[in-house]
Amino acid sequence: MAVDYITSQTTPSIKRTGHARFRRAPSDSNGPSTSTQSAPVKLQSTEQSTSYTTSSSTSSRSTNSSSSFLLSPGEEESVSNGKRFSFLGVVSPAPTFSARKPPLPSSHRKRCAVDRPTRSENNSGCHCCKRRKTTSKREIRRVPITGSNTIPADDYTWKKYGEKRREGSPYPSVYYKCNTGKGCPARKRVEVTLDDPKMLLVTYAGEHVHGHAPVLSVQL
DNA sequence: CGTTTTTGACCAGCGC
DNA sequence: GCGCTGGTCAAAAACG
Repeated sequence: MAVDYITSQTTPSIKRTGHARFRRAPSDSNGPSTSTQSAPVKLQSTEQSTSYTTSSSTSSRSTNSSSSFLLSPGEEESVSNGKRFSFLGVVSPAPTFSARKPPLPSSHRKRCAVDRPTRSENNSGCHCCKRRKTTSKREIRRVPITGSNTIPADDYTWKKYGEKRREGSPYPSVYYKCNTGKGCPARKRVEVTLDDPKMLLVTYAGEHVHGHAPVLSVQL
């Protein structure tokens, strides 16, 4: 499984205490799933980034229109102990591990069950309704994977909040929120470029509501 | 104990 | 209008 410790945080100054691997199956799942315990794999990338920005790409679906090119995961595979190759802190398509997670209990939905309005109400109370705000400002950067960080470093600290496997891409996209400032709407998505598996495609969305974090002096 | 990651579910936007 | 996909959320798990 995703056993790799990825330096999801882009800033070296951050201390990374949490190291959640994956949610363990319920206690009935026969002991610790040691199958995933192994040396962490850390893919890396240099900080140098060939960046080119694109302004206002509102289309949300056409992101992977060029998905015809699929690279073989094995190409980058660094761990072969039957584990899934993980990249960017995410695991590449591999034998689906159905046993990993049990069916979610109904409680899982309580996040919206509390005050979830009907979709039509689109109120502001339910966080579920705050979705996909087509950010008008986006910046896309290509970062080579060669250095010591999986995630390209920049001036901010980022917190991973999700990942999503995308159609046609063997590698899922990883989503980060800016953790530098409280309530900063800035986000970034990291994914492997299909045309060049050695390159990461980092898409920045939103704007930082705080100043630059004097953490790194990385050329962007 | 606190912080962070993992991960399935949910929802909205967009294309057809 | 419907279906698909991307983006987001929050509980659970793990480690220092």
